[in-house]
Amino acid sequence: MTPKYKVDHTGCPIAFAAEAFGDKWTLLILREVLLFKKKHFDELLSMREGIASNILASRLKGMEASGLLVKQEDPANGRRVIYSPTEKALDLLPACVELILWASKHDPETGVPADMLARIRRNRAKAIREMRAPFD
Amino acid sequence: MTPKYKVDHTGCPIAFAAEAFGDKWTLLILREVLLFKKKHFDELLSMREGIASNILASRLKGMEASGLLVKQEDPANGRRVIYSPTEKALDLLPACVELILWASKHDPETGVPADMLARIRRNRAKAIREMRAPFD
DNA sequence: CCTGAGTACTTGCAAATAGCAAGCGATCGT
DNA sequence: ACGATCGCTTGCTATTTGCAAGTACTCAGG
Repeated sequence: MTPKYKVDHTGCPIAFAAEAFGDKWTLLILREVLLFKKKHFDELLSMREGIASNILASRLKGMEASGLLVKQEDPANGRRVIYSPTEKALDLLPACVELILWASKHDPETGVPADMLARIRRNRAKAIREMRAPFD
Repeated sequence: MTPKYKVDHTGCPIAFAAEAFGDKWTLLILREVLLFKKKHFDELLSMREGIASNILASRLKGMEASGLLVKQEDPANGRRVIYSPTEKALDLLPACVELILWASKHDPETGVPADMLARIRRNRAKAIREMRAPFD
């Protein structure tokens, strides 16, 4: 079931963001999809943080409803479902990049690879384009 | 009380972000503090989205614990408390700016003022510096 | 076909969290 | 010294989360 306690957004961009992914699981699913190119339910289910299958199903439903993901049947295998990020989700990559920079500065146990940081810092726009390329 | 269902982050920048503010209320409090310069409990309590006082108190406690806010007594008025953003919180401004750009593109009822968008697009770094200036 | 395994979910229930309304305690202004 | 202000806390119910198990389809092999 889709959560009932929601924010009434009315124009504010941060409230709009909070409504779309102001929830730890939604954010982590976005990470899996955008950054690790996960496409299937079972791949998402086995993310390191350990999401429960009912929560995953409810979040995927919400993300589909809010236009972050599209769901399609795998033409090569009728049991599989493919979840892919929409333009709306892909357009979050710049914000993700800022979060990566932020975390690499403030997380004492950051695991962001040095070469990734260097690549982002050398040319941020290019790094974002390269992260996005596999989806186009 | 601070929530018990947490993410085990272990190095991932997005999980680190989810742990710090992967919660709609925390994100909205950050907005009030960073973007609207709110400093007091009652100001935060009256945000448009209608947060309950116990939830606000628990989130403020969590944000203090995670180093996003510092709490100090108002020297001019002993009943008042001043919450101010730390460096860690201020360093989220670039990500906020990206979210503003994202929402202005994808929210059909966006209320982001056109001149703010123009200012950001003209010179993003300068806009961020200006947003940050009042806190330095 | 039949069967077993793969994949994407659902369901039922207990535990945790959110939201609401009310109250409490320490200042402060008068 | 008294009421108002401000920042919470408490008690209670509603909602959500997490867990373990189960269901429903599909495919591949014999």
